[in-house]
Amino acid sequence: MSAVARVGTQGRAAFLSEVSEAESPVGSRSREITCAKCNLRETCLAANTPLEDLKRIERIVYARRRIMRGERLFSAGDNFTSLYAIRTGSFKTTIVDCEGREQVTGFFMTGELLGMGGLASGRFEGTAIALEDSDVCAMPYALIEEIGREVPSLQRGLHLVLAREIVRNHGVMLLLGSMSAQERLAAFLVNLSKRYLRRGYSSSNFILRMTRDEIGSYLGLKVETVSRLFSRFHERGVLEVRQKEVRIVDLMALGRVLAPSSAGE
Amino acid sequence: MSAVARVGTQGRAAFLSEVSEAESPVGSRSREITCAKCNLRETCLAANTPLEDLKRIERIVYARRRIMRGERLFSAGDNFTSLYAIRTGSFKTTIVDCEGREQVTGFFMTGELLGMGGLASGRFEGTAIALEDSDVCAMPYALIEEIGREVPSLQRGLHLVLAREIVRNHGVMLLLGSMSAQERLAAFLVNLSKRYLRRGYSSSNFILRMTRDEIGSYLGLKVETVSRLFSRFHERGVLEVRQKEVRIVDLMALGRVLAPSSAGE
DNA sequence: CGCGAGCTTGATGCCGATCAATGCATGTGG
DNA sequence: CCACATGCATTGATCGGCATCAAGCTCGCG
Repeated sequence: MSAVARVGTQGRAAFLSEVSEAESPVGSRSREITCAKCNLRETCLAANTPLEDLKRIERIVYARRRIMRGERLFSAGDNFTSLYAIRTGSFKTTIVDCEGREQVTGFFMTGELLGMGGLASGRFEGTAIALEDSDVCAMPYALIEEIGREVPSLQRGLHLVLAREIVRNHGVMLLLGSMSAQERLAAFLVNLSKRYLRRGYSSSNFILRMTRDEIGSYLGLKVETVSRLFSRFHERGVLEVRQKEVRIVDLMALGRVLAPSSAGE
Repeated sequence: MSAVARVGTQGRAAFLSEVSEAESPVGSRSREITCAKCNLRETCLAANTPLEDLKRIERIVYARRRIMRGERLFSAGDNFTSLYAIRTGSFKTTIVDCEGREQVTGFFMTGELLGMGGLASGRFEGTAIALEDSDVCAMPYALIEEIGREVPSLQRGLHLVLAREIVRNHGVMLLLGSMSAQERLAAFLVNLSKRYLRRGYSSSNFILRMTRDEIGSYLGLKVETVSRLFSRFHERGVLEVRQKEVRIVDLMALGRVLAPSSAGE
């Protein structure tokens, strides 16, 4: 609630518009939001599923869950039973290695899927934590598997989603392995920008749901470095930052940061 | 279906003829190496498939290909039609970003699968290059999908393989994002060691199929750093290195390097 | 109004990159 | 068989980017 409220004060129009109808009493009558009506269908498992098959798919999504900010959707080691689609809100996922090092492996927003790593071993490999009050559709894997046999597009949808996660990971590996700190941050912001755009929000004006620390963890940098980079981008007139609110003034310039040739300035 | 056609016309005669001889040590007549007899079944798509279903699965693997060292199995942008299972040999996969930076995203050995990223967009997202003369089974995705509908264990096998790749990627992200250079190299060697062990080879004594440069690219380090680290490990009596030949003298110590507490020495 | 979590900014140091040179294997042609 | 070239690996010297340490600062909240 609090998060939604906060968003509301700062950016109702922008953030809630497309969701507002489907969800107005967010989650109150979850039963009524069918896949057929869901505006996220394109990015979700149901992508490209003909209308006549949607009914069968809806059997999968029988459970909705509301996760409050800071709470966990699942934890590393939990039994894997379902994938989760984000209907509203956003999450981070983290993993810890044997030495206790923790790292953010991704930030996820509306329409994106969580929990795919759990498929590998039957237990979740990481932890998903809500960055704001969020709701998700739980989709039991057993049902996806079963219904997927009858509905090929669902099958493909799952493959697509898994493969996209792999491609995304490779992008992050590239980022972590061969980009400088400022290139990483620029890439991160450009990526966020694109994802907001695709969802119909402003691509230049958005709110960072995560802390600087979390951004740093994701990008393999320390908080101080992230903070300094924000300042530097600001000085250069590329960005305006006020707390969590970001305004990309010069998207082209931000993109250019990614080119190694810009090292000179 | 275009996939099937292409593989068929281009492939059958050419591929199989050269394979048959080359394979003599493993299984003299390539035709005869069925999934049922394949010693890689456990790690492959066919994992956990009951014997009576194996025949159907074998329809998938009708094309074998031999790739000579340095040659490409597929290139970024190529049309995706098949996944590839490595029967013998090893590969590296690389991606390049828009600025031309190239990075190794993985090293793959016997029994492991390649090309999964291509599922996301219908085109391969990266390039796979043989590190030694290798052969692979080509498995057309269209067939996997079709037969998967009848054979649940195949379906699961695919999901498993995709999910494992995701988990592996997360591990690499952790490595790149929060480990020191020497921790990365140690982790890399320990990982190789385990994989050789699982395949029945010596876990302490093996040959690096890749150059220092490629290791560096994978680990986000420069050649010089990799080389220096090898030397350092050698000085400490943890490793013996002669060119590409590695002998892990003290696996425990190598594991301990991974613990941040060892920073002191 | 004061506390604390999260953010910013500065000073300093270290790890790994970079630059540069040498060594060492493999291969090729005379 | 040697001379030479080429690709890969090692080692040293130096440099720079980011981490680290250390204060302040801002804002939301009790």
